[in-house]
Amino acid sequence: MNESSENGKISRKEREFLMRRNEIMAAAMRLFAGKGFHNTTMSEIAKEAEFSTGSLYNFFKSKEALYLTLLREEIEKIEADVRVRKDQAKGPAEKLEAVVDSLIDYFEANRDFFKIFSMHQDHFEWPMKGELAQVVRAKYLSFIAELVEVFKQGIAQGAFKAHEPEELALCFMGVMNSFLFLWIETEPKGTLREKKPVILDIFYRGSAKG
Amino acid sequence: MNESSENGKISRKEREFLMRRNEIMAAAMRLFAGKGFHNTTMSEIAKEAEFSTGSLYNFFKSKEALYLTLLREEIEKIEADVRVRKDQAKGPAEKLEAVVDSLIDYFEANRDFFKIFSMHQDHFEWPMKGELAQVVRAKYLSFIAELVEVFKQGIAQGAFKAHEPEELALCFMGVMNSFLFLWIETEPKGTLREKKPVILDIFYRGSAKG
DNA sequence: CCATTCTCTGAACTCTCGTTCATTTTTCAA
DNA sequence: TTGAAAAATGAACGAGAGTTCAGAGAATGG
Repeated sequence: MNESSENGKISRKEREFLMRRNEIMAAAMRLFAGKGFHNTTMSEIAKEAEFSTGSLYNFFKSKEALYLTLLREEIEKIEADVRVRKDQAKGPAEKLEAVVDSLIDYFEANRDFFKIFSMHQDHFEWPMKGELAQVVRAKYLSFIAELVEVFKQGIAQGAFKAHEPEELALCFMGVMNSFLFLWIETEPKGTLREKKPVILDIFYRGSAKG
Repeated sequence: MNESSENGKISRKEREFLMRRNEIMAAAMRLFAGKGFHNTTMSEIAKEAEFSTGSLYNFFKSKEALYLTLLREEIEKIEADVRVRKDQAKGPAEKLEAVVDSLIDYFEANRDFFKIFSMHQDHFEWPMKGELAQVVRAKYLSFIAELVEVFKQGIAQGAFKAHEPEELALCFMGVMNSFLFLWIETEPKGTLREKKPVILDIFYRGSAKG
């Protein structure tokens, strides 16, 4: 009755439901990014999304579910784009560059999500122990795992030094993160994209001169 | 009456007060490191420190104050040691190496604090808007500022590439952090110290081969 | 040994949310 | 137009946690 059984079409009802669901998630993202999970209340989200408190529970069964759904879906978007571009690229260096491109594009379009994203990278206060949290954690780890794979290949093909692939992957995210952080902090001063050469140079060739 | 007026001596009372205060902070550190600020309750801290809930308020005026005091004092310890060793070193590369040494020593002796520390590196917006929070933030920024100074000198003397000193400092912390993170995650597998050459190699010479 | 002061205690208080649900409003097919 | 189903509402509820405080217990000094 709800599902437009079998075929991919969805009814207007369903479309509208998803629209409203997205409104709520967008409002929640703004607030979570600004104040974190614990300092954002459901009624604030409701007000921001122009719904009543109770209505939120027609879309998400709890605050935690709302948060984790948001996180999971957004990571999936990033991951999907990263994977596509990475797989299209040929060599290891090209693949890594594709990852950088993808991340830059995503975060230039979704500033707010960076804060939420990086909160979870560093295990910023870890509120939730439920099943959903595990799913999100798994998602993030699979994202890292793909990076690790790139480095494994890269090492095998002699493009990268023979360090631990995990170490290289984490360091790469560390450098990437540093630039994301600086870019977020210094608001509208320059684009993230123009930092791409610097990011790659530091990560590939290091900081020492000569 | 409390202060041993003027001279540096402190009474036994005061010493005992400080001992108990440290007990509480140590207990709090363990719990905050494990579960974060919001998921650690005052009664848990009290139990861990073998005090009653109410007693904590003889030492700290609030949970927030306890947390921020802990954070501030620990950052000060790190900062002090980093500064001493850095200032003793001659050239920019030696200074940076001294910083690495200092951080490695500190965190090998204080595993727990890493999680708390890294929580605060990227996320300044937090529940707390009080004066203490500002102090902690200032402390952390002054720590970064010293790093930036090292890089400024290093660039001027031709030891580092002419990137933005802030970018180099943040990237350095990013790489350092990645190794700290891996080390913490993989529990007792190897020491942090033995990673020093890798850390420096990646940061100085990058990840690309040849 | 007593009196006073300091310290500890933990139950009670309070306040803040997340969540629920009876009621109202809207939707939409007949 | 109408009435039943779906959606929205927001006041009320309840659980959890930070904080307080009146009384109990130690420590100190005369």
